[in-house]
Amino acid sequence: MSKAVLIDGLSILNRAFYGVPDLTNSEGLHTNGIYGFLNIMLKILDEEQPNYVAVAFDVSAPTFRHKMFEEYKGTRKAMPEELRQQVPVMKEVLEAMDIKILEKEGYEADDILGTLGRRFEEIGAEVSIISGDRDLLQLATDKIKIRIPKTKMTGTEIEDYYSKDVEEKYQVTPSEFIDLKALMGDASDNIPGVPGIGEKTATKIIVAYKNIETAHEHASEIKPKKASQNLVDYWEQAKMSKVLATIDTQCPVEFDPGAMVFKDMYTSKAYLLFKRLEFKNIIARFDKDALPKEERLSPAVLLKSVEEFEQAVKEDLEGQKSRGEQAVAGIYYHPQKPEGLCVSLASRPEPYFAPAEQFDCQKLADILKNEGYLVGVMDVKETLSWLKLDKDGVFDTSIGAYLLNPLKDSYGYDDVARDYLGMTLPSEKDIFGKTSHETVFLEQQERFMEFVGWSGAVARRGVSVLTQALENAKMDKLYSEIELPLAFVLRSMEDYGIRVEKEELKAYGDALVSRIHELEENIYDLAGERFNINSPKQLGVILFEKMRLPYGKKTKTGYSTSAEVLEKLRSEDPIVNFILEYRQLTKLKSTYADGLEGYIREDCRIHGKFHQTITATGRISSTEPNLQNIPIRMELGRLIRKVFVPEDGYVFVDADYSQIELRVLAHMSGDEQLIQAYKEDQDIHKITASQVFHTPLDQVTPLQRRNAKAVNFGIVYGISSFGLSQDLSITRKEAGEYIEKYFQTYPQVKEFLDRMVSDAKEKGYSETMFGRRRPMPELKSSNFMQRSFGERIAMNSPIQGSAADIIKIAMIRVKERLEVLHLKSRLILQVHDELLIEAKAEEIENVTKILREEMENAARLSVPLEVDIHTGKNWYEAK
DNA sequence: AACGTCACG
DNA sequence: ACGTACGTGACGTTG
Repeated sequence: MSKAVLIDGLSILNRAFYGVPDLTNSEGLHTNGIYGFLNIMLKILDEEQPNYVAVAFDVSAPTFRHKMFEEYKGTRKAMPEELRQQVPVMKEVLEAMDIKILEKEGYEADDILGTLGRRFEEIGAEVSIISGDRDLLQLATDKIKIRIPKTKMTGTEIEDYYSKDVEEKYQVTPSEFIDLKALMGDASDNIPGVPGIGEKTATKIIVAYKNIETAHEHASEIKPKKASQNLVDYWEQAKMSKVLATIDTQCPVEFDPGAMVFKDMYTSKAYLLFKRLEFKNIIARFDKDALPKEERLSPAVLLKSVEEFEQAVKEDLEGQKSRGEQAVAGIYYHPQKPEGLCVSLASRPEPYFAPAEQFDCQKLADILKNEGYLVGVMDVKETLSWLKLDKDGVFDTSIGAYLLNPLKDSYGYDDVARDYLGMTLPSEKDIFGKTSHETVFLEQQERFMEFVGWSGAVARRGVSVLTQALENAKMDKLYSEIELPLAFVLRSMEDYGIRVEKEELKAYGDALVSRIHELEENIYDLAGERFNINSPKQLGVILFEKMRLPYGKKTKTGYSTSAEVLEKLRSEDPIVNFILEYRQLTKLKSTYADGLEGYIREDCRIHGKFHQTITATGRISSTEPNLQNIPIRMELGRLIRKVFVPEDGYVFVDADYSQIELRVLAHMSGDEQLIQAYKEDQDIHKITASQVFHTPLDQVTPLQRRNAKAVNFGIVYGISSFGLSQDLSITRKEAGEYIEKYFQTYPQVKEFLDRMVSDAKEKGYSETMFGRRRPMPELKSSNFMQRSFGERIAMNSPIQGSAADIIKIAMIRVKERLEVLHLKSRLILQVHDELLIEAKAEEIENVTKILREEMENAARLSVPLEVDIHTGKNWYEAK
């Protein structure tokens, strides 16, 4: 017996859209509806294994049934933009999956489903009709099953209705269901029904009389009286409703089962599309060996000799030079364990792979360099760990791709291939899974050669495409003058690392432990039981249920026990103070004392990593460990900085920008008040307080200054009265007044922020002083919250990003000057507005001068850039 | 893997 | 009416 699955496309898409939390791919396309649709469809297809499958859509024009009654057409609720944009993509996906799409001008999806459902039934097939819409229940028979998916917490559950199930649940047969609807109406479908008759009454009437015609004949018998009367008074409307509610099972849609045959959905086209939509779970369903082979890229071939390589390079150069082109090659490396060097040349389809065991890879790379090649490489900073490259001769594809769209979470060769070369390649993870490079190289060399070949080829082909794209976006200078040189600076910072006194760190940790134990005992005593204090869940139960403390906020999963909430409960019970202190100490112990210790290497130094392609704004990030969040605000935490020390004979020189973001704001907005204040080296928070609170400058209280400081921060973050009120524990109204006053004081700041938002809305991205872009898909959202978020980042990103640009410039210049002067001092850390130099004792003065000059002159603003510099024998003292 | 929490700028 | 400040990373718990 054959089986057919027919899907009500828009209805399921709609269900999925509202059932699945918002998802967006890195292009900013909303994908949650499509994702949910696919999950429902795949679940059903897996389960049913049908012979036929098709998806029906409405055509936007008014449908035939509704046309009969002009006044009822076209009043359907507008679709939100986030859903509307998914409809064409959904159809694209279905086409790519080789699933038949059914549309018929003038007919609704219902009619198509009804008609084809009946046809399939007539040829003896079993039919499943999938819809989120109960209207379809009228089609149920003992061969036609209506399936209504429900998105629940536990996953997707499906309610199934054969005709007997309809009768059980609604007390009427499927065909009587039409009459039921004719009486009760359906607002979402523009079916008026009969006023005063709802589901209950309608069911009673239809159970008794089977259809509206008979009911109308016996109208006088019907109770309540209002229903009886209205059935007579609105008889015409009832008849019309019945027509509207009736699904046309005879519509002239072609019945061609051959076109609906269920084939392999996992086509290469579908793979490509899922990659673009970033549906990782669905991609995982593809048979790995059947992944689309990208014919235009060949696997690498083993290099036989250096001579062979030299010969190939010579030929390649002749070719490229004769066309007057810059010679471009692409290389692949492995950052941790170099198993060899892969080189892709323009003149040969197959890249060369030179195993490290047989070849001096550095020598091969030098050949490229000496011949004047521009060498594409995916991640210069990592490559430098074993291959010396010259910044004048390389192009970093991951940095290029990052600048073009900093919102993505990876910039691998597969990402570049997909986004800039229009190719779909399996990712490194697709190929290797959990198997090591080494194992694949030894045991599945063919696969390995594909991988390195693609990597090399994409690195080469990415060079011109990304260069062009960067030029088009006017980010070529940002790339070549800031980002690429910076990669070399970061590399050297990582290589130097920072020295840490292991024993001191251990002692610090031990001191914490004894106090932590004391606190634990106190907490257990007060709570009356032992529990896991680190578990917010358990802690919430103890505090807010057992001890009945008043709870403030709640999170998705329960009570909030955040410091913000506990802070307000300090006076309620002594346990709160103990918990706050416990939290503080365990944080220091686990993340810093224990955490950092694990990173200390043989050389007594921590070599953390700096990442250049992570943040949306252009800042650098730090991991393994994060050296940009070492405690400083609280004294106890700050003490940790004493274990960060320079090498013997060296001292730390630490320089940080004073209020760089506010100065950038002054410059970018051109606000005369603000510029004037900075030119006169005024206390900016105090002056703001004086203006906002109408207080003479010399009478500003510390509290007023603190509040004004919060306002200044708020401005940089993309001010909202709510956010400010939270921060200052004041009402929204008061916060709103502060902001208004602020804008009166600095009117050009207001204009500037408004301009940032409107520009970003128009262009779709924001821009820093140096042309760094941040795309902002959120600004187009119809969701208030998301759009507001978009507006805040439109205000913040240019400021935070410009400050990031400036310190990057300073880093490059500082390092350059240290090198030119052959100083032993070196830049070792960057913390967003701060640089730390491990300086040779004799070089302190020189280093201080260099830091000051290069940082203050990194950019020419209309206000001075001020730098505070301290020296010390550890990081604690140098701040 | 997601969440809550908290460290930094 | 909606319900947040901007940008990160690490840890412990929990499902």
